[in-house]
Amino acid sequence: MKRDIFQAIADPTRRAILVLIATQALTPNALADQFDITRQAVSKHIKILNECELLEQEKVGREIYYELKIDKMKEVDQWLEQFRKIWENRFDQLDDLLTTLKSENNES
Amino acid sequence: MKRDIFQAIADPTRRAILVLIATQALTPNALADQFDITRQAVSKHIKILNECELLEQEKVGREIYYELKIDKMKEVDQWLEQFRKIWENRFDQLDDLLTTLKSENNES
DNA sequence: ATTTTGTGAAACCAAATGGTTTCGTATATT
DNA sequence: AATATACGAAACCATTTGGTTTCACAAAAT
Repeated sequence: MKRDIFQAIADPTRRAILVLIATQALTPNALADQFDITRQAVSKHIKILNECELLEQEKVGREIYYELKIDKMKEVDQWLEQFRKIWENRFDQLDDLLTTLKSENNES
Repeated sequence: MKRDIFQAIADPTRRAILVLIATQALTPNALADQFDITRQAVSKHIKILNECELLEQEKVGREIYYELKIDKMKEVDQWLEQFRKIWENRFDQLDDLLTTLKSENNES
């Protein structure tokens, strides 16, 4: 099963996990406390996120702290770039139109 | 089945469709030509994209032209914003560190 | 030394997913 | 009028998904 970051963020629970571990490392148990699913289900989500290279982990005794590899999120940002170009371009065009209308109005 | 834009972009074929119709409206048949799947399969993807309110359609005779509702893509951008804040902040911190090191070097 | 705790992995399951083939129907073409 | 084309929808199917329960094992706590 080859998974990518877009599949990783498709699931709402995984998106929530990513937000939680974006600023602080957390253990699977700590994460499971935040949801209405078993610790094992969270573990499976972690496994998927790990396969997508979205996580860094640090083992402390018998606990494992997972934190977001935030740079990986930039891949989504990069994919969005092509659409951002379009909507920014359209905004500029709208801006131009409004400017034109305004100046035409001033001249009348 | 409640679907959202993150599920919509999880599938690689759907992502390709979104790119294709970002700048020009296309019919299901025209889209199907671009992939190795049946027109009906494309139709199902279109249905999903439509449910996520990602499409505008215009009927011309017996053809239906689909185009991307680009503003909807901003939802992904907005979700990314929280992570962007973090990585920009970390970049600033790195920048500060480098500046500090440089000035310390000049003073020695 | 025994028990408790934190974890990953496996076996299992119902539901969702992404594809196909088949069909009905509206619109163009001949 | 008959045929061809464009489309959506339904029935069907294998695979994937997201969850569960159960298990094995290492590390703490008692």
